[in-house]
Amino acid sequence: MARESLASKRERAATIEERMYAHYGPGEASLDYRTPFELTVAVVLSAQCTDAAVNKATPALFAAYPTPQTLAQADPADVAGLIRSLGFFRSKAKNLVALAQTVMADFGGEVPADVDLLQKLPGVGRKTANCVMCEAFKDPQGIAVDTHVFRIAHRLKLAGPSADTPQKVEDILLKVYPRDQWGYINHQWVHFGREFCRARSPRCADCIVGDLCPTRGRW
DNA sequence: ATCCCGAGGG
DNA sequence: CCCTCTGGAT
Repeated sequence: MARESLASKRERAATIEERMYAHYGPGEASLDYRTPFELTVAVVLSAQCTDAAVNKATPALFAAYPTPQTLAQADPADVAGLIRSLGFFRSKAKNLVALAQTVMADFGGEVPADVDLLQKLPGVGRKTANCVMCEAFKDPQGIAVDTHVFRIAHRLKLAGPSADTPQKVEDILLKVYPRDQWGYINHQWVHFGREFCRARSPRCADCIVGDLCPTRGRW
């Protein structure tokens, strides 16, 4: 079987993206998070818990602490009380207060629109920084390739067997997908990976992109 | 039981 | 490289 051309791969990826978008939407950016600060907080909170849980907790959180200034002065225990239904709430609360303090002390009260500076914020690593760049600043800097993205890229054969490291997978995906869709990958694939393309016992039979998947049913 | 939109720390 | 932090969904 001949290797699929980049053009063909791009075409297939575009159809896959249409399905994913229809199913999962564009991500946090579609919600009421008006400022980079709010969106950054929401993305930090999203780790290890559902979007629904985050969306339920954030209104009270932002009512109490609408700005980096106010959050910087908060007691982490009070913040923890507002996000108790989320996972890792104590460490998240501590990180969020420290994050606000860092924003005030080092970045003039504004969340920085820079993928490296963002990672100076407590609780913000590569993945979160990527999401914030995509969703808050509409300036995607890449695709964070975690185990889910890695697995899905290989199953969909968007990245071939020679793409044996996360960096290689990312390089390929950045060529396959247009830049303005990079942010969607981070958001949508995680949900897709949980609902259909699970590590074990994936739901190939009713998968929303099963007809576009070269390895359908092989897992 | 097992997994999840990770990141920090030893 | 390993561990820890956490509730919720399935």
